[in-house]
Amino acid sequence: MPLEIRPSQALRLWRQVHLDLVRDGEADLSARQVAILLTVYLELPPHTVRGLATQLGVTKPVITRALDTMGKLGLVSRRRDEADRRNVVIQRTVAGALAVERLADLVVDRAREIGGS
Amino acid sequence: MPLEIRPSQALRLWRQVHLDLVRDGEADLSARQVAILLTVYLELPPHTVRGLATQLGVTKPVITRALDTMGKLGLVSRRRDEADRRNVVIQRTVAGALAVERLADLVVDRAREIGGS
DNA sequence: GGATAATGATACGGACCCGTAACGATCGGG
DNA sequence: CCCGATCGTTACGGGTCCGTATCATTATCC
Repeated sequence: MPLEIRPSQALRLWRQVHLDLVRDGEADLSARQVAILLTVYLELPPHTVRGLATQLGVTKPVITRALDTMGKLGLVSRRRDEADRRNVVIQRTVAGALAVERLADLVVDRAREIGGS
Repeated sequence: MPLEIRPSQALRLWRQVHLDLVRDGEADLSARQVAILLTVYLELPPHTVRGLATQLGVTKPVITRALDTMGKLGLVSRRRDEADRRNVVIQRTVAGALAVERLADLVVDRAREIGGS
């Protein structure tokens, strides 16, 4: 059950959602931060710094810094793994879940408005 | 002829495309830069700094700086409007058109892979 | 127990971006 | 003409991010 979408529709959808994100003053997340956020909220836990770095193909400091920023924004939180205290487990937050939900609704709504061609 | 998509599909699509963008090392454009790029390539010319600032709901320096960066990347170019030399017209480039096309294909391909539910 | 490995965080120099404010260039009306 | 309005750019101080290299902490293996 593939999702059918034409290139011109894809571009209009992409543009409109980004316009909404910019205009709503939503925290201007970079592509990396979006990838991290959605990975944490869509993939099965546990999530570690190392694991995210591997999945994104970036270095660990990139993840650490992104988590710093997103932590300040309340989108994720960190907890030491008591089983192996070297690890840090990235956890979801209520605010983060709401932000993800808003994004989903935004995409769905804008997709609905995208007419044919 | 609306585009039907469920929230969970929207999120998976959004995540997968952002993962691709990060992994491909494509210039890590901010949401604002994406909005500018797609506006220039989808909407009818001419495009001015002021016009883009109004559409995005941001200040003019934001546009100027984004154009500086995207100009270095070759995604857009600037030309003085000879009719009214106060204006600057933002123009498309071959590299920019290719980047937009790649993005469209990326979204289309990933959408096709998004199964039901 | 001591050496080795692995994890996440930090330091550093450099680049980019933000918003506000000021600026030079250009146009247009009186 | 000249003065005000409009255009895009630049200056400023502050913040974030980058990649590389290094760090402290913790686990593992002999």
